[in-house]
This record gives sequence, structure tokens and C-alpha cells, in this order.
Amino acid sequence: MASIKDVAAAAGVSVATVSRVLNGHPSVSAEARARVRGAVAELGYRPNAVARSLRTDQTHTLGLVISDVLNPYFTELARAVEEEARALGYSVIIGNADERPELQDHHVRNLLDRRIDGLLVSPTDGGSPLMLDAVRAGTPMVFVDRWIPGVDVPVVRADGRQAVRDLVAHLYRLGHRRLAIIAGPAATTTGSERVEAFRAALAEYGLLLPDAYIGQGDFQAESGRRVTEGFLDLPEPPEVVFAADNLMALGALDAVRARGLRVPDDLALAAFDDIPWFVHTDPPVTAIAQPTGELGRAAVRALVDRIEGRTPQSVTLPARLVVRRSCGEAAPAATPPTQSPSPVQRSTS
Amino acid sequence: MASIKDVAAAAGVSVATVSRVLNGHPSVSAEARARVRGAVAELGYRPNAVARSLRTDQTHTLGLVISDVLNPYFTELARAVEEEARALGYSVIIGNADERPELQDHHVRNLLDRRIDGLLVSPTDGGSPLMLDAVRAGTPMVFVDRWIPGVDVPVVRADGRQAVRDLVAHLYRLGHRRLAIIAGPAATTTGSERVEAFRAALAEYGLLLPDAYIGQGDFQAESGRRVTEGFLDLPEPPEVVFAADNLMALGALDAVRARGLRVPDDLALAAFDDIPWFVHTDPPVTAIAQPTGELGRAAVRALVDRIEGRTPQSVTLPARLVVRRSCGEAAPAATPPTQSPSPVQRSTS
DNA sequence: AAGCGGGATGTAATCGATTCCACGAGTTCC
DNA sequence: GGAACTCGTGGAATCGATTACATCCCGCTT
Repeated sequence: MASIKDVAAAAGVSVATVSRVLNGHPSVSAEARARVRGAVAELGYRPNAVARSLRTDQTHTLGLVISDVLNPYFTELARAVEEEARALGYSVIIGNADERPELQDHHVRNLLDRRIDGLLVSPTDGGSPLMLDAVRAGTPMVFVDRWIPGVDVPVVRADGRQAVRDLVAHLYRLGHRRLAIIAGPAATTTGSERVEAFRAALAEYGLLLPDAYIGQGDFQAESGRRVTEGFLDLPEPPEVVFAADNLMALGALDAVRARGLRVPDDLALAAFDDIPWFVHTDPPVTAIAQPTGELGRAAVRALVDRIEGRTPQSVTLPARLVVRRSCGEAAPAATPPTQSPSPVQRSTS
Repeated sequence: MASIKDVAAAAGVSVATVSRVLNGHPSVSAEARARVRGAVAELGYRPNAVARSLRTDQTHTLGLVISDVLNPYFTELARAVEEEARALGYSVIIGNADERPELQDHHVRNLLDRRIDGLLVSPTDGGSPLMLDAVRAGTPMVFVDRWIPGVDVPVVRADGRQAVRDLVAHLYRLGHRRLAIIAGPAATTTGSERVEAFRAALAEYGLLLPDAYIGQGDFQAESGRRVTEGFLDLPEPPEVVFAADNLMALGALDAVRARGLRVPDDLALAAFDDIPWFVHTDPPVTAIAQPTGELGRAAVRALVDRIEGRTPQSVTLPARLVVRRSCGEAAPAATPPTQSPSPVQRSTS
């Protein structure tokens, strides 16, 4: 592969001049510039990004460590991140932690070794020493979706509290009183926060969230199935389960169906994270939608601000409730069969 | 950040010795080895992958350019690729082409600039000069899922012909005679092949595939919707639509539902690519499942073989039909409600 | 005792870029 | 006319690793 030396030789100039042409440095004669351009085209020369990075100590690359690529929420996030990064002149390397802390560490280490300019993380746990060291060492970092308390890193996330309150209002109105939740890992902020928001919303209606109605999941479909089976085996099963993410909701659907029961008649279902498929499941699933794309873009902007010496801002955006049919019909009104009439907000996807 | 020089200084040896310890070179005394190890630990030293790559001309990185991250098929593929690569000591950089040739070129160029060791591509089109040049220049490359005819690059893919034949047999048995297809872009192999396989299978039953029953899609949901609407507006609409990928099937579902019609009564539906959600849609969707994980792993093995000087093999694995309820019930037998009795193969997911 | 072999180590070249500094030629200004 | 500048250019140092080659030392053979 042609190097800058070959170009210099072909153009009859020094490598310094070639470099100047390539980087748009003003102090090059029009004639030299033309000769270099010609040589570049002729040789099909492309600068070696590895060499350039070594010299400049910049890779123009962002690392993104997400918890699970198979989760549509995270792929949508990843897509938005990549788009915004590209627009700002950065590439993105994605690491999939698969909800496993040791895999997360593997990717963080790998990305750090590659000297990425900054790191976007949605932590699967309370934070390994590795990540904390990186922060302390000054690696530009931003948390997306989940974060680690007590660490001085900007956080870009959605606040679901109001939406959870709307959800509980919706459920209460439909007559449900025994409400259960499939929680995410307590080590994640999204895991514990969603339970607390749910509990607080229930309290407003004088309802309690007994321990038996808190199932411990891990954000994967299988755990949703397992927890739901546990709920159904209870002497007094809940009337509703609220899954803290879309994959556990999928597992819950599996479990209900495997018993020959039906949603919402035998058990109502709601989920955190809205995805396109929820419109077409049987029944369509009521969900809390995050502004995923906006979150991804805001996170990139914050990280790039930090990298380029500006002051990054934490960002919190509201999530919103999207009512469908998985919790029961509010009123048998004359609406299209896809959507349910909603006092709160109507599904539009 | 500490460099090899700092380690050398701290350990009281030369950088050459440090390098030898790091790379497991035998000719280092136990004592020097221990001192270097100590210095490495104390300084928290990590080798700079950028510098190492420049010198060795190896990045231990694979590029993966996929057509669409939002398509669950490709995320599953990406996940398998990353896993296998990691097991073999490589990292993966994913580029999302979003079915747009110019974006694909952007990512190929970017990956090449980064001097990745090899490239895994699922081309969105017939192949840009850039990609063809890269092949000619000797960049190790393997095509996954889709490929470019006439280019000497190993291909790892699924053969859906038998499964399509099984699907048509299934449809014929259910009494359907007017079958339509939502095709992918003709520039992609999967786009044209699936149409041909479908046409050939129809021919075995003496059925024709008229032009009006071939809708031109682009593997995105929106095109599935548009094409399906076109089908429904025909004087003689088809009884079945076969979507060439899962996203177009989602669009087709949208279109049918928007008209207040029902699957399979008003229009039956089948899709290429099976995904977990198809079990829970209303109705569950009959699909052709590819051995996605196996494809991803085989592709990585082929690419790494090529990179490490062995001879890579093309691989073709069979796809299989998974019958659910979206084409109608074969026979009202006493089976669980989730699954339909199938003469061919039963859904197990 | 001289010579040889081999293990441990260091010196320095190298990968492909960027960039500081020096130099020569041409301008401008007094 | 000469000092001071500007502009275009090239030489060479540098980033952080790897590795060929040279050197030194120790022990063994003949």
C-alpha cells in the first residue's frame, strides 16, 4: 500500500509538503498542491490512520459499550450514536457487554488500548475498578441510559417517573389493584429506579408493592419468563405485570402463552421501552417510550464537547406512556382496532 | 499515559527487554521478567495498540459492514461474528450501511484507512469500485449473507431454495393459488435469488408469478407497507404475500391492519428471516429461518483463515421453514394455541 | 587455555504520519 | 540599498512499539 513517501517521490516534493497538502495547510504553492493531488489520485493513496493517530494522539473514534445488542432499544441507541458521531467527524466502535460485567471490562480495556478519544457507556453494573480508573485518569466519558452514582461523569438519560405515574393511573382506572414488577438487576440504575418509581406511583393510590410482587430479572427474555411463572404460581397472583424492559416483556408473553392464558384477560402486561414490534404483538403492548434517538445524539454531543475542550452537559429527557391493549380496554369506543382509546396518549407508531 | 519507556526506566532495563517480556519471548532472565512485571503493575501500563499496529502492520481487528443494524437478523449476525472473533483473538468494528451504497462505501473506506486485517461484508449493491479495488489489492475479504457475483471472494450464506419450496407446498396445500412476493433490491443477491426461488417453486405447481405480483421493496418496513397497499389495490389481489425479509413483513402487517383487514383471513403472510418476535405477533408469522449464528461464526472462521494464510472455504447452509399461523391453519388439530401443526417442521422458539 | 556456542541484554532502525525549525528567494518599507 | 518579513519548502525529530544485529558473559569441549 502506497505511503506518504511514495506520494512525495511521485510528486517530486518532500513528505512535509504532501502532509501539508493533505491537511489543508495554507502555505503550499498552487503548483505543488496540484502535483501532490495528481500523485495521490494516481497512486490511489489513502493516509494511514494508524500512523496518523500515533503521531497526533487522536483517533477520532468513540467507544460505545452497550449492555445488549440483541435488545432493540440498544440497537436504536447505537444507530443514533453512530449517525451523530459521523456527522461530527468521528467513528464509533461498539462493544457488546451482554449484561456481563466481565465482558464489559473486556471491551473497555480493549477500547482504551486502542486509544479511543472518548467512551460512551451504559454500565451493566456498579462500575469496575477499570472504569473508575479510566475516569480518574481523565478519559472523556459519558454515561447513557444507565449510570454509576457518585462518579463525576455526565449522564444522558430518560426520566420515566411521570410516565410510570401515568401508567399506574391508567392501570388503576382499569380496575387493577394487584400490580407486580419484573425488575432489572439492582446493580443498574435503571434496574432500581424503575422499581422505585413504580412503588412511589402505587403509593399515590394507597397501593403497596409487596416483595412477592417484585421479581428479580436481568433484562433478558428468559428471566421475564421465569419471574412471570413465579407470579402465576402465587396463591394470589398479580393482575398486572410491568416488565422493566422489552425483552423481559417478551419472556412474560411467552410464559403467559405457555400456560394457555391470555393477555390482558388473565394477566395484564406493560413494559418499559417501546419498540416497533409492540404494535403487532398479540395483544399490542402498552409501553413507556424513551426518546431513544435523541438520547443517543445528546450523548454524543456531550462526549464530543468534553473531548474538544468544551463543558459537557448532563441531559435528562422525559419518557412517555404509549397506551395499547395489553392492560385491557379503557372503554369500548369506536376506534380503529389497532389502537386503543387512551386518556393519556395515543399510540402513533 | 505510561509508555514502554517509562516501564523500562522503572524496571531498570531497556525497552527491548520490556517488549520481550510483554510478548512472551523466551530469552529473558527470570529476574528481569519479574522486575518488568512489577513495573507494569505499578504503573498500570497497557501497551499502545496504535503503535503496535503501526510497527507490526496488524490490527487484530475485523471490519463488518452490514446492511442494517435495526434489522434483528443482522444484529444477531453481528453478535455471532463478534463472539467468534473474540474467541480467535480479534475485535470487530461494525459499520452500518443502512441499505445505502454511499454509506457502505464510507464505512469500507474508513475501515480500510484503519488498516483492519480483514473485511466481512454483506453488500447492499453490486459492488462499488472501492470494494472491488480492495479485493484486487489483496485485502482479505469474505461475503456474508449477500455477495457480489463474479468476484473471487469466499461466500458464507444460507440456501433458502428448499425452504421456499416447502413454503410453497405449505401454501398450496392450504388452498392458496395467487401468491405474491415483496422482493428486495434487485442489486442484492438475496433480493433477486429469493424471487427466483419463489418463481421456480411456484412453477412446480404449475403456478405463474405475474409481474403485478412482484413488488419492489428495499428491505425496509416502509417499502413493505407501500407494496402491500399496491397489492390490495389490484383488481385481483393476491391471497398470500411473501416478504423477502422480516422488516418488510412488519410493513405488510401494518398495511393490512391499517385497512382493517386480517391475517391470514384476508391476506396470508410469510417472511424470509425468522426472529423471536414472530412468535408473538398477531398472528404468529410463518417464516424461513436462517442459521444466523452459524453463518456469522463460519464467516469469521473463513476470514481468519484467509488472514492467517490458510485457504478459506465458502460455506452454504440450509435454511428451514418454520410454520406458524399467518398463512392459515392446516388442520384444526388439538395442539397448543401458540403453534400450528406442521407437515414440515414445527416452530420451537 | 583457547575457542566456541548460546543465553541475556542493549542499541538503533523502522513503521507512516505530523510538525518544528532552518533556509533561500522574493517583497516591502524606510 | 539593506533590514525585516513573508512564503514555500525540505530536513529531521517524534509518537510507542517491534526486532535485527551486536555485544558481553559464562560454561563446556578439545
